[in-house]
Amino acid sequence: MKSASTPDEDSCVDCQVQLKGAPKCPLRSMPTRVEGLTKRRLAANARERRRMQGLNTAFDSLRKVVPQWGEDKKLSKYETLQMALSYIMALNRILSEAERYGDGGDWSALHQCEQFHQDHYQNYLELGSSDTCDHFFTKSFSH
DNA sequence: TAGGCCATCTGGTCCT
DNA sequence: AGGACCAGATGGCCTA
Repeated sequence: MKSASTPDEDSCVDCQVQLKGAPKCPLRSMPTRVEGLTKRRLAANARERRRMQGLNTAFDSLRKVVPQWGEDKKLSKYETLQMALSYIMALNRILSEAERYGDGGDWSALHQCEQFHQDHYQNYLELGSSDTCDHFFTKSFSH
């Protein structure tokens, strides 16, 4: 998102320096010690980039299992975490109540859980998203 | 144009 | 020593 080009496509293949328009890798003209430090820093940058990409992949996976009805709006990271927390708590509540009321096998609540409707999502949006999504779930699962 | 969200860089800290 | 993790800084993109 930061730039149109991905970090990898404009970087030196030898040392992972991001060239940003430079004709050749700047490490070639550095003293050995500085070059060593710079190389380590750049390697750390690359690792950090990979780590954050892994984190984002995990967020994408989480978004897929968390209720999200609006096709157009992607949940932010913060919203995703809030939604996941509330979702887990709501499911937990359903299981607790199922145990409390015996094993009659009435899974309608769970079925209902899987079938959130657009109007519920609309409620969620109207409530102001992340800070209030627990209220949203409380409201949605209150029966 | 301001504010939100994000990717990336960077230096510090902890762990192996 | 080097890798993983974290938080702060910075700057770009997008939307109201």
